[in-house]
Amino acid sequence: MLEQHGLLAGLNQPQQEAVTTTEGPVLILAGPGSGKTRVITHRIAYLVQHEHISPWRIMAVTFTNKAAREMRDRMETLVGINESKEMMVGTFHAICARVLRSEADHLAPMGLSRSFVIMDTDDQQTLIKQAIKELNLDEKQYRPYAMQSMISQAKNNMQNPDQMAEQANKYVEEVAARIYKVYQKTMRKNNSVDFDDLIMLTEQLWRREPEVLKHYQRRWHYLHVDEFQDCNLPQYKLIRLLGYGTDSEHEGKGNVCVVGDDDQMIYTWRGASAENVLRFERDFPETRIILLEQNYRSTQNILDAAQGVVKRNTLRKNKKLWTEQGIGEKITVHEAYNEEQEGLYTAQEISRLLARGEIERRSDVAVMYRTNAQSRALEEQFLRMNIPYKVIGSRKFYDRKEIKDMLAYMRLLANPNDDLSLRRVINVPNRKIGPKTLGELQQWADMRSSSLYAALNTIEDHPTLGKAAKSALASFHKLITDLSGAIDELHLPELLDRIAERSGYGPELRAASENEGLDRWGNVLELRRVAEDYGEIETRTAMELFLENVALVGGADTVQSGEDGTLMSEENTDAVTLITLHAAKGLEYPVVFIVGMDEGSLPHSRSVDKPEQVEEERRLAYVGFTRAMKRLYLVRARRRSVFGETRYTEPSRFLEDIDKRLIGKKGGQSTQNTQKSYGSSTGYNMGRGNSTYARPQENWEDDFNQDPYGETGGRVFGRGSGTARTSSPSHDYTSLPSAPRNRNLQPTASSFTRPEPGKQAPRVQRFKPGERVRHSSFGDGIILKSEMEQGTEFVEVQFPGKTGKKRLSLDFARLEKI
DNA sequence: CCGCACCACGTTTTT
DNA sequence: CGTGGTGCGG
Repeated sequence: MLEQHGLLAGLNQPQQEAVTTTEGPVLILAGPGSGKTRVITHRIAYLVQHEHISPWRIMAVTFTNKAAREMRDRMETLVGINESKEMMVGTFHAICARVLRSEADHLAPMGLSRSFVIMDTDDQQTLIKQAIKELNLDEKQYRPYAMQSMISQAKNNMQNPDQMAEQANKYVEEVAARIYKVYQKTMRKNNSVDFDDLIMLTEQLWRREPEVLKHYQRRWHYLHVDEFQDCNLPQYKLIRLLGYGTDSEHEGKGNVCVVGDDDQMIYTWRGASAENVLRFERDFPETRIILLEQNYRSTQNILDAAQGVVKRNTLRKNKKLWTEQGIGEKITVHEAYNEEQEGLYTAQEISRLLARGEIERRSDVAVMYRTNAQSRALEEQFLRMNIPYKVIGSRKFYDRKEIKDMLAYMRLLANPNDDLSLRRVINVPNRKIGPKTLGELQQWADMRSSSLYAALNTIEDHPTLGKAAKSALASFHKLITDLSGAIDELHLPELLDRIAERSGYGPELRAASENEGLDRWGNVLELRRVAEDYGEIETRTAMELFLENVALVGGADTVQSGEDGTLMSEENTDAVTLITLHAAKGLEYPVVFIVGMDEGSLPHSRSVDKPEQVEEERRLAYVGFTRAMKRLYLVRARRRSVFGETRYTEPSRFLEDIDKRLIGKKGGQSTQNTQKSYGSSTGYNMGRGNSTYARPQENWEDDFNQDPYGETGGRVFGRGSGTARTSSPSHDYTSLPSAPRNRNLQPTASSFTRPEPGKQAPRVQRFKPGERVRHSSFGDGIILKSEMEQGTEFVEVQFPGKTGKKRLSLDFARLEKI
């Protein structure tokens, strides 16, 4: 029997087994919310405390930086800070970067030096375009984006350019292979690698240099891989190499613990493959398989809804999630009138949940969507409703020109061979070095097969360049040389300052007349603030870490909040989370809204006609649903603008896969049981009840059935009694905004135009400028302005002291006339 | 050589 | 709608 241990307390049987099975290969199939992370962390703690394994022998690979950080945090509390510092915890990419940098000797044959740069997607794009030009190909015919993804695919199949060309089935693939070759060559010339290279090169290194591999095998005895279902082939091979066993006697018996869930495989487009699970079982025949099916996160209703969607997939191991947490609230399905209303509904509903005390903090709520672009409509409504929010995972900050420019300067300093960065900044700010001069310089460099920076050294000898051009180039050269010298004198933040000042970029930004320049300078300062985290370390190292962090972490951990897009630390503010479904994996929230439950959004339009991809979209929905602990809202918009054009949408097919009994009815008999907290007094949510289940939509909430003015002016339009309404398509909509009278009719364009203010339903504007009001927390104030927007009154109030001016929505603010 | 204005075009997910 | 590329004028 297992020896009892404090770390096992509170773990169920399979979890305990997973924790204590430390020797040999283990495959843990873990459903969402099954305590997977807990199992991994406890397992590691068990290894350290119970088995007395040195922490530095332990490696844990996660899929995102965020997950890595969380695991490290948990380890710190479980086994202590010092111990956890010794463990290798990180993403594949981060770990590989680390390995490669410490194997400088072996990098040289690959054409790289220790200080190689990791290119972001934009840089890759630029290089691909360059390659296309170099090969005299047509960008229209061979789209850089497509080429890049084909190249990445080849890399995921572990093909070099020649192998790719050999195995090409189509002509485009042949062309892509040619681009691949040039791309790779340029990249090496720049002493840089892309994301795929990090993995591929490490795999190659280990495969080709047994001694190097042995070194790492001897170091890491206990491997853990989280989100194993998302591994691609090179990543799998990496794990296999490392964990297979150090001698023939132990082959296939390494201590490799992989944890995954095939239902959450959402990265097949990045080369993830379910085959890895099969490969694992084949390569490690003695694998112990452990199933974690008990869910500790969600209610049964949520689990059932999620499983309903994913059940229709063909290739999956049948798991049955269960929970002891009870049925819980029903799923709320809401059909909004358009995108704006979708956002507005979400924002209002969140306010209501808060107002009714169903949730304590805004951070209890996440709003999820399929594509990043969908966050915008939400942001607009959140801003209007004064609901603080944070957008996770948008790279916007690092995509800004001034940030990229500053980073390019740093990359150039870290790595003078980085022609790409040099090209980026050589004329920023304007130094009168245009394409023509740059072309000459490039030729000059090509002739001596040196980097652009090195070519600057001898630019005086250039035969044709004019005097002015030469002096411009020479002074740029001096700038970079001087800045390089400064690395030894200054810490990273100060180095950034110096770059900004000496390059003239800072002064230029500050001098810009419009606010825009100041904003951009503000962004540079923001970047400096991030750099301050590296202020204590030796500058060269700091620079490398900083750049690596920016490249690998990028926006993933950075959070953009509000419209200004400034970075903020994630923890501090109480804000609603806006996040893509992909990025939400591994997270959980008491309340989850999934917006865009339409055909074309989820499943995405690019997937709808490809069965395999629809399966992936199902898994994506599954991931989203199972993030919810207590309440799940599925929201859709009947019409949506695509490229500015308005399109009508069909409800997502996934909605039909949810058992109707799981969906909360609005109105109807069961109102008081299931929707108690959304009481009927406001008339909100009091849509048409439902007596037939012929169409799943019938019992959805619907904008057309709501009274958006419920509380405004204390008026309730004719339906607030709480009396159940039975389904009747010919509802009286006369008091609602100009919505179509009958939603079963194909609406004409005109019936869908934005309601004009004058035509809107009557409502009462309660406040006029100059009136005095009292607010429960802000105190007494004076109305500055009052306006109606979409049927809601918004007032601007001047409060005393530091509260100052506030814009409030009367839907939520309790204002009293005094 | 640079900056601006106009036009055409393409739209997933992330390390 | 937003970006990116092209072409023209200064």
